[in-house]
Amino acid sequence: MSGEQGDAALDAAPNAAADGAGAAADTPAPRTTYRHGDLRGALLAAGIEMARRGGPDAVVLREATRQAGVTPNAAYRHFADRQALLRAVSDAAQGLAADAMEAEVARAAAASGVNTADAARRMLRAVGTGYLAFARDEPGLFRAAFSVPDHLANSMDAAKAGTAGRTPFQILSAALDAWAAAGILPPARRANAELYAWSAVHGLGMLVIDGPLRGLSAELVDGATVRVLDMVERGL
Amino acid sequence: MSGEQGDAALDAAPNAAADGAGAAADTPAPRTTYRHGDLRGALLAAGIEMARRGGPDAVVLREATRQAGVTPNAAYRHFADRQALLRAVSDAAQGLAADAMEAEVARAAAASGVNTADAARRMLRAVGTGYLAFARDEPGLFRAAFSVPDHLANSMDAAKAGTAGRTPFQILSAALDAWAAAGILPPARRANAELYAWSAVHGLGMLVIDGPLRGLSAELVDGATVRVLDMVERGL
DNA sequence: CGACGTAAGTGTACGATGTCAACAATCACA
DNA sequence: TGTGATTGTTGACATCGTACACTTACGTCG
Repeated sequence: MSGEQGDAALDAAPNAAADGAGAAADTPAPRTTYRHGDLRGALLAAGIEMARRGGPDAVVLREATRQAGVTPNAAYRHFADRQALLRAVSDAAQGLAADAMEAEVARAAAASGVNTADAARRMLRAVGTGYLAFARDEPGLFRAAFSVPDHLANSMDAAKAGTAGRTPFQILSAALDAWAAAGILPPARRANAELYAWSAVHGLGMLVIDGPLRGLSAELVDGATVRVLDMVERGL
Repeated sequence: MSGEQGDAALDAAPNAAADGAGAAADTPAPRTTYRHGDLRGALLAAGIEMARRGGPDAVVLREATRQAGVTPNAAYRHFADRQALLRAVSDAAQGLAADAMEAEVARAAAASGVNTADAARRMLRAVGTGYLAFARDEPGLFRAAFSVPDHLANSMDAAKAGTAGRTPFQILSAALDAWAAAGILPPARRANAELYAWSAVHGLGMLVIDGPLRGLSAELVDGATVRVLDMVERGL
């Protein structure tokens, strides 16, 4: 596949002074001021966009600076190297995953019944469902989110948090705490349960988006999602 | 870290036998004949070696040709492009994963008791254990194995088979068939069970080698492996 | 047995990328 | 007002993937 996308993209659109934090944009926008205003943010935004379509490998430093309307080397004032940019993109992607999960959890909570055990189960399923929904809706970002070597110790880093302030790991942890509180997860099994539940769901996500399970019909994937969640629920 | 498996498939260009210092892959080894003898094989071997340390991104076409002692463009007589080389490396890596799994399965079979249900369970655990052992021993190859988009339909492609002739998917399938035969997996749940078991184990592998679970102590990973397998066993 | 078609390698070249070193424009504060 | 620290810019490499054109020598066949 020689998919060259538009290489052009340098033209006008005099977008005046650097407006703040916004998420802006892929317009090259020749800037008038010497300072960019928020180069770091712009590079990150460009990086996220590139990761969204094309995954981690598509995150190219020079292109990011191009989109930001800046010289390639300007990036080095804000990121040590491409890897650092990618790490930032990865963190942001995890934040977006967290948002997807929170959304699903919120929906589940709304439909919650009185039984705390059922509610806990529903919440955990929602966590998994949200995670996988994100993987399917944003495969590029999902892959980017986990393409950078990381450590468990950073799993609660604020940079990985969604708008609600929780990281994916923390969301999952909370759901498992609810299980424990509801008495449906024996204390002996609570330790590190995050890892096991996470593994199952993460694995399905990976297999579905670039692995051998890719290209399966949506129904099949839906079914697999349910079955994997069943497995977790029974097996935790 | 178990040592290098036989890196068999490599060296042995029928001609190269000229100078001393044997068939190491990284010696430029000035070839005397115009024809290389087995360029494709040499490139593949070099690619595998590069993937072994460094994962898929470390597979660079030019370097492979360098190690094979040919011009960069010579590679294009055997691979359409870098992606094609990577795909070949990926297939080979899956074959090596299959070998690791077969080894574990064989060990489990040796210790097999009379009870077929227990034997079946042991076999499935062995499959998972072997898969994860490969991920841990050869993280680069493991990542390379699944870095190339693929489809379920190819999961039984002979190119992905180990020396025993079975692909990882086929090994897993056989173990699940044994479950069904032993009556410990209700027929209604047999369909696509590969996907669910695979997901759990694959996810753990990914999380452990480049994901957030990386750097955990060996004991912790061992423990997680057992727990994930428990989960699968209970939850399938 | 010698000519020859053709597969397998070579040479050269182009555009792109990540990154370094030196330099210039601007802001921030004394 | 001036002076130092930030932030971008210029220019230059080394490396990569790959296209086009050419050359070499192996295998086949008249």
